Amino acid sequence: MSIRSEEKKKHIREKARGVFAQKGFRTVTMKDIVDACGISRGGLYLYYPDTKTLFLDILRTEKEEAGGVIEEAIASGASAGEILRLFLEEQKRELLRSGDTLALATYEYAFGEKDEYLQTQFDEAVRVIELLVRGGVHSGEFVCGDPGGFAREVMYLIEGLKICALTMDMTEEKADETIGAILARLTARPGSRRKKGKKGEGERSDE
Amino acid sequence: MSIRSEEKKKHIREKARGVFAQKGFRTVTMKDIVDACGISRGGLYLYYPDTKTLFLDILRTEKEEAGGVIEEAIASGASAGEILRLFLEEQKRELLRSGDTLALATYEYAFGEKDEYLQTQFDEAVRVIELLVRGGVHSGEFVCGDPGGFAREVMYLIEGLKICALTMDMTEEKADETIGAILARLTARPGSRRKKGKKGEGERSDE
Amino acid sequence: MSIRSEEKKKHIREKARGVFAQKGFRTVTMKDIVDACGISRGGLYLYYPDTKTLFLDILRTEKEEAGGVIEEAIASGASAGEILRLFLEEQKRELLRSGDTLALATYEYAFGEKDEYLQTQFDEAVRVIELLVRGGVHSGEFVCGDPGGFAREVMYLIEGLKICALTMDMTEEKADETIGAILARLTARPGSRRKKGKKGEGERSDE
Amino acid sequence: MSIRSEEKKKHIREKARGVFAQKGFRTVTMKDIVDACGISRGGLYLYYPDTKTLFLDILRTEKEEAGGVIEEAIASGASAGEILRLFLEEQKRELLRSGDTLALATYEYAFGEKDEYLQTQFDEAVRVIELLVRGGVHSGEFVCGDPGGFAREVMYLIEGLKICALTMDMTEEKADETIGAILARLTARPGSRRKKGKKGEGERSDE
DNA sequence: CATGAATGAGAGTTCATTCAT
DNA sequence: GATGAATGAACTCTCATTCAT
Repeated sequence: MSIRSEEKKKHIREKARGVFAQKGFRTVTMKDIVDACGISRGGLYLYYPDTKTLFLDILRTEKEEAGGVIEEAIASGASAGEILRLFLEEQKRELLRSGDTLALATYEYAFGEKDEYLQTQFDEAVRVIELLVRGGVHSGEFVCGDPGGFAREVMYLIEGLKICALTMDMTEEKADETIGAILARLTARPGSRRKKGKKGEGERSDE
Repeated sequence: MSIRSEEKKKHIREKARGVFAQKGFRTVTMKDIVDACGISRGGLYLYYPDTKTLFLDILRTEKEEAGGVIEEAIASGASAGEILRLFLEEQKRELLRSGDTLALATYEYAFGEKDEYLQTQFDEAVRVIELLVRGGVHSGEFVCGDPGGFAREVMYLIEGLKICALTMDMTEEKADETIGAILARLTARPGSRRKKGKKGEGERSDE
Repeated sequence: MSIRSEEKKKHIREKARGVFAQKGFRTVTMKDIVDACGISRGGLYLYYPDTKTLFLDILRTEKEEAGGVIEEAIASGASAGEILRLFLEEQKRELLRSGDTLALATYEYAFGEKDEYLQTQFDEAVRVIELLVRGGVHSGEFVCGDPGGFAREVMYLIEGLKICALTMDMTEEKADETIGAILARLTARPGSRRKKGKKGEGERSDE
Repeated sequence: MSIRSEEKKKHIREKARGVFAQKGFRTVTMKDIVDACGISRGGLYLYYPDTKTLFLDILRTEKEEAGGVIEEAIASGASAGEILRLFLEEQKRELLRSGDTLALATYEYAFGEKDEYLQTQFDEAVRVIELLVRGGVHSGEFVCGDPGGFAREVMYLIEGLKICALTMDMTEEKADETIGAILARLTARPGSRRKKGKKGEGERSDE
């Protein structure tokens, strides 16, 4: 695979990304890709044998190119709490942008092909959150008796928010509220009353 | 539409249900249905013009026929807490059965056709949970400052669990743990520290 | 075939006529007829085995029930010239009404099935015209050296007008002018030069 | 659209022409064309999306490739009368060949799709005839008071002959006679009585 | 490498026609 | 007689995939 052809693959991925973001995975045809890329039918097959392979390659690239934010924060010596906040903020931005995301396509893909991609991503995120929470507990920022369970719960919530964003109405307000509640639980002071981020009534005295 | 034909439609729905449960929504063709039902190509069109209409009719029926559990519990005078536990148990059973469920098909359907079905279902469930929580608070079973926000959070968690069950590994253990944590928050005694139980031992020292 | 069933056939013909008038012949399906008649699919087959048979029966009926005008005129002792004028007037009315006529369906039918219906109709009309012209010549109303050829020419013109009315623009003006010219030729005074005049006035004193 | 593919289109048009000539327009399916051309189902769609587009392209080509006769005659300095005779002769040949013509298909097409094709053709022919008649009058070959009306009448006659040729019996004799009568009227000497000639001889000694 | 014409399988859909009730 | 459910053939159209150039 020469350099030229790696550039061509990149071009294909970039154009195809838009198609997947718009149409999801299942209904995307090789013809859609060909049209979007402005290359020949046969040409596409030289690089990608089917939409599945192409899509996975796009996901791989996406992941490689992204992710920097958290790493930077860690490098800059931010506290665990700050980093977790950043992480959740990032997730929120992502899920609110659902029209321009591969989220839908990724779910559709996962529905059809039971491969491990999503699981891996999920587990990795859980691990990161757990580490951050432990860090926060250690530094006194957070209070949490079961960082592992908590981390998984957080990720389930985020998946729930994502799927709701894709299939129902989702507002920034709702997302903020839910994510705020997550953090609130971590910072609840023993013996004190916790409050969920909603204005006014949002009063919870669950301890 | 005679009685005969209503029976036939029922037969079609039942056979088609299996197809949707197995293949999801997008990839199901009229031919798949025809084959599963053992009827003729044209015959199916007498009852359903396309997979979409058929699928929605299956969902409608499913909903009508289900749902009894909660109603019965209410009728039997169970406490709010018992009913909520039952509801969550039901959700758990549902999501663990994911191979035999229309959940995947429903998501696939929702991905393609932005209709309000999922939203309506979601909102209704939120409303039910909220009522149960309020009932529990009133009777002293539960402690919760923001039943509405809490109910939405619960549903996001459940959606998250569902999507994870469909696309990743999901064990009864994980589901139990997460759902247990939900309930634990409602029954946390004021003044005590809540902890989320660890896997395996399922030990919770929160009361 | 009982009386009841003859009535039913009549009902079918009447409803079906509208369908043929609107859609022509080729594209009319048994289903169209069934829908228009409000009878059952199988029921229609008890009376007519296909659209062709039904259509021919409609034509036959139409012809039987129509035609009175000329006969009445003859009976009332009108002159040959008056009757011919009446006949042409009738043809004109017919062709201008083309949306409500079976003309299109009849042509479509004839295109597909080479039966003799149209030919018979045509020949009969030629014969009638020829007789009228001869009558007119005899009575001194008309001047014509070749009534047979003239009659056929008239019918070709009428067929031409009909087909133009069905496939292009046709105005009463154009039809009048052409039909007027036909009559003008019959009444041309010996020794004068005939010229085709402009619209409407029929008679040309063109020099 | 490369040269290769233009040749292919031509090949399709040629084969399809035979199908339309034989079956008319309405009943021709893409499969008929495919079979006649010896290409694949999908292959045809690369060139023509439906029978309508294909048929119109055939008509267009037909028209482009034809028509030379008149132009040549004009170029060769023939008199208006000679050209008109040629034109009518051409029309006659055309209508007598009706088994091998697109006339039927064209009418069927026009019955279904009210586009302007026929009207345009008709108007153009009228215009040509009118010019020729005027030319003949100017040169003393013809006598005609209303070339425009006359030209339209001629075209109605021709349409009538065409439709009769398609749906009834049409012999060269009948066509000759009618067309002869048209010309006879143009050459009638002032002051003489015109008669339409019978039987075959075409030439009328009616003065 | 790249092209795009060509193929053929397969999905959707409509109807003429039959037949048990 | 009358119904209308059921069948299956036929048509339209779209794509994944191949292959000669």
